[in-house]
Amino acid sequence: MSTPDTRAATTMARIVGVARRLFLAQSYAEVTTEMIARASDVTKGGLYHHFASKEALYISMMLEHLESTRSLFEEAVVMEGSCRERLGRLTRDFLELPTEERELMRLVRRDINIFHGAQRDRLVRAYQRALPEQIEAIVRDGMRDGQLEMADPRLLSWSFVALVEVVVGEYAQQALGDTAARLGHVLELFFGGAAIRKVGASA
Amino acid sequence: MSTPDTRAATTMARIVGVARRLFLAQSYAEVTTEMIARASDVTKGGLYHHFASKEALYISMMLEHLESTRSLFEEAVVMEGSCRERLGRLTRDFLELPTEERELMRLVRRDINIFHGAQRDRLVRAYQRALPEQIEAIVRDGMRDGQLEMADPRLLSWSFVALVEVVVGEYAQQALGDTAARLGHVLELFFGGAAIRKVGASA
DNA sequence: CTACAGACCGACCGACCGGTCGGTATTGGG
DNA sequence: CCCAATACCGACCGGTCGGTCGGTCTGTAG
Repeated sequence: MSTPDTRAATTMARIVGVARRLFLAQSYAEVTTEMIARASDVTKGGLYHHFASKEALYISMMLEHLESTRSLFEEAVVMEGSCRERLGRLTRDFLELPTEERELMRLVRRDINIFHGAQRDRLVRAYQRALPEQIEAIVRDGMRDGQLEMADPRLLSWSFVALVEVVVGEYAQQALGDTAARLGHVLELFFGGAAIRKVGASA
Repeated sequence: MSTPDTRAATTMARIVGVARRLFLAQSYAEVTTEMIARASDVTKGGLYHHFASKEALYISMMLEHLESTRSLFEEAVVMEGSCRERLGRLTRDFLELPTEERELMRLVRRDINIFHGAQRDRLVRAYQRALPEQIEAIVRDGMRDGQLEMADPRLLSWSFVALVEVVVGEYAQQALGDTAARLGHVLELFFGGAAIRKVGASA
């Protein structure tokens, strides 16, 4: 975040970056501290000089990412515009993220159950702050302003996130094309549903 | 499947049942063969007399479940009725499944990436046959019969599955209520979207 | 130059886990 | 009743992995 110049900070950042790449490629259990250390040009001893445990390293890496993501999505929450425009902005930002950053949001949901206690709670809260709570804020505004049907806002937020997740990944990219097309698909489906309209507008 | 009476079959069924419960409660790596054996009133040696490996036991357990689920959902695929009625039937069947059975569908998606090669492929294919392919068949009919907007049927199927997943779990149960309410929520959202209609019908 | 602190090393530990194997108990057919 | 086949046992093995610890290196303040 800051003080990026001391030797320790440089090494830690290098380790965190390597860990991120490895955790994305393999499961938490499959990635060994030895692998992380070797790929970071340190030894296990050196790694454990900077991080208290494998778990602490993972959490540290993920919290950093979640905070930067939260900060990015916040722009869509504070901006002016309709519910659809703001959700579109947030989703576009998400879809245009580098693959690695985007996949980390999957990762946190995949791995969140392997931690327990306080550390797990920190992860859960950071994730909720980064994504679901911000979407929920926009959804609540949409209901208040008569743009969305009244419903449970949290469930609706989760539904939206679920639809976005579908459109990430190879198959959707091949079937739909670029970001704009995938964004359009999500918004059309979420706001308008999949059923045929009486007189459908083109596109 | 059959021949449920020999001693070996009884023991194997007991082990599979215990394994299912444990794998649902903890991750694949956390559940040890020792735990499964102990809870099944056999020793590790006994367990390995019946199953070639931990992986084989897991796969065997999951394939059995996926086949019975596929068979259940098939009823909605072959039945008469509109796309909405048939998806509703399938979803209702799913929501009314015992919790353990329902959660297994989550489990297979959670764990599918920890296997490799041929065994992984068997799991993937069994899962696809059980759920996405059957939903896709109904969705394709809906498009053919002018009940659904033309779109990529596979993506639409995945979207539907994603929406159903949201409505499973404690929070949705508390927010929406019984099965019928959750079913209605999913169908409304999938077919009609979340946006306000010009003149909305009640409920 | 020296001394000290923090960075880093790498051999090692202890626990665990999947899987094995030689042996014993049980069962059912002849 | 006998015997072979099979169910089952449980101690053990090879290997892995997270984590430790005494020691070495290196940069910097005095």
